[in-house]
Amino acid sequence: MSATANPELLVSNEEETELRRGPWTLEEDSLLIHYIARHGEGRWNMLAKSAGLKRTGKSCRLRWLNYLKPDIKRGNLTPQEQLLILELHSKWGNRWSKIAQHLPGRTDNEIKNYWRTRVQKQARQLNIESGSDRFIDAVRCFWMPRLHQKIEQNSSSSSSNILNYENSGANNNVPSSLSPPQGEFTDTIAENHCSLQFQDQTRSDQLPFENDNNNNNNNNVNVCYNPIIYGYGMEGVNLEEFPMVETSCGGISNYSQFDYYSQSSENDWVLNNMGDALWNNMDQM
DNA sequence: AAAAGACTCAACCGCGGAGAC
DNA sequence: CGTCTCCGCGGTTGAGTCTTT
Repeated sequence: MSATANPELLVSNEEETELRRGPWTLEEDSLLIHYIARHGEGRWNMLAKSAGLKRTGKSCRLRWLNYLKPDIKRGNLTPQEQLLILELHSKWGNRWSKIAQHLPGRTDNEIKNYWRTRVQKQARQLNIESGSDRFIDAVRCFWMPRLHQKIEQNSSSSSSNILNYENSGANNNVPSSLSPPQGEFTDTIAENHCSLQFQDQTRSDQLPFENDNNNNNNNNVNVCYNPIIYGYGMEGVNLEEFPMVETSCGGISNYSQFDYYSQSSENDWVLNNMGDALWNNMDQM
């Protein structure tokens, strides 16, 4: 392959046919749509030639799957979809196509773009390395509960079903390991506060969340829920740098992460920098 | 109103896996 | 086996659009 001076054209010397690049025209779209309507999709290289498109098979496939396919959803991702992306990404990482399989009508490209432009942007603004333990915990403990709250707000006006999972096409394919318990998030968020199990008991009094095992405290943590039930992995956690704590938010965290919290004079833990920032940024998404 | 900067997202690229020969 | 082709995936780019100054 060799590019010509015209960036929109690619010349194949072997076949001496001009291959178009760049944005698709209406005419090309129409050709592709009508060809697939008659012959079906697949065998993309052959399809491109047979349809009379001066495009690579790859380009045709991409155009069809990401843009022309009839069942593609348009518009912003719903909070339910965003939540599902966060959940599935925490499980599978950058397996965009796999994640997309659980969001009907959404493409891997769209999800990838969402992650890069929205999620990673938040990480940058907070000076957190996206994918780091700290970021993962931030997502778990602040972002996801906020999405749950959004979902709750949205559905409360239209339905008594807090999560409305049955009615959400985006969630019809949620793996059972990721499915939320019915009604779990109708509870006040404070009831789902993080608990900690300290390996270094001598330092537990400095930590912001009360150990929940005794279940007899009233230190309400505003926005943590318990995503262990969602099948979060614990992979990639650095166990060496700090004494580890396990949070009911599904993460094993090191001490440094809790620099983000502060304690009020009434022994009532409140969210500090990270929580507020994420909270505010969430509203922009 | 205009310029600059930030953001979005469609499209391209390179790579690796699968299957045919 | 090795080679070739096709396909699909994830990473990246850049033109167009939007927002801010």
